[in-house]
Amino acid sequence: MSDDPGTGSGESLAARLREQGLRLTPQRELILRAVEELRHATPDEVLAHVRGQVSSVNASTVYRTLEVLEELGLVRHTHLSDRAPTYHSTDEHEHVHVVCRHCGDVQSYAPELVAPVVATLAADGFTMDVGHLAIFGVCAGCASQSPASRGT
Amino acid sequence: MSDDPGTGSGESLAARLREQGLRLTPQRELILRAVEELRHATPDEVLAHVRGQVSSVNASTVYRTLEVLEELGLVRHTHLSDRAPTYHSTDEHEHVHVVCRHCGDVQSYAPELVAPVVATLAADGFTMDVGHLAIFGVCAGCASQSPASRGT
DNA sequence: TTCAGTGCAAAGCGTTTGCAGGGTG
DNA sequence: CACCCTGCAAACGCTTTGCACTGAA
Repeated sequence: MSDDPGTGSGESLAARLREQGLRLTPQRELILRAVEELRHATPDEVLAHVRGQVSSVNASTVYRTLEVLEELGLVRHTHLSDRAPTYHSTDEHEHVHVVCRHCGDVQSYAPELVAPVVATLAADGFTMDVGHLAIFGVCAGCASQSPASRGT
Repeated sequence: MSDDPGTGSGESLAARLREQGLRLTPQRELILRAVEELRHATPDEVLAHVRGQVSSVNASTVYRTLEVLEELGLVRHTHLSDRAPTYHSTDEHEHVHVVCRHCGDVQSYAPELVAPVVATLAADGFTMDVGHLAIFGVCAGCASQSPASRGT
């Protein structure tokens, strides 16, 4: 994660935006900070987090901004459920998501978990996107218990 | 799974439904057969395939039926794009999906591809759902070319 | 005859888009 | 002062749901 708090991400944000001829706005700063603080957040959760900090931020702004931030490489998204995607900051170390289908618990694993897979696919010329990966299954705690359903 | 073609899935369908106190209908037969024939199909594609075979099958019936068939273990689904999920028959051997983000090409790999991952997670008590896994990245062909975007 | 299953239509959720006004650079 | 960005509202794609009728067992 960031080792320079506060202005850290703000500065890289401004710089990266400028490179592309894009503009720095309060909304963009807030949305980036929200993603960093929430760790794994859906667009809706980002919106909720940002609202109240600045009077009225619109949902479409959140969607458009997350898209921009992802293009800039500042955030990434994965699909941890059937519904909305979740975004996380790239300040964090790249990680693989392991999701329990029963309790919904999400564990992060180091990329080494899938290193053999990366290697095998690389031999076929395929470049695997590790950060986007979501592995589903049933966690230890739920394995013993009764069936239930969460997102997939 | 099945080594008897033709009526095979029909019979197992009837049997499995009966076990649960459910009923066999023409729609359910057709939808199961559509999933088998299309190999990887979205609900919409299943609907299109089924229509014309029987006068008017409704979209909600397709959704409800796919849900039932999945509970019975006759079909499975994965997320090969940001949009609709794709369903496939469990008659096929279990496989892992590897998707190119640029050209959208989908390759199937044997489960052994992720065997090390399964083992590592199993050590943590986590039972991985291999058939649901979708791995994203860039294929050999697209790696050399210019950027573009497909589903994620 | 019973009750699961179906079609239909409306609603729901998450997301995208067109447009006009506003604010950054 | 040009043009990117925003808010607003409508539209959109996919899926779910309520309800009355139909048909499998």
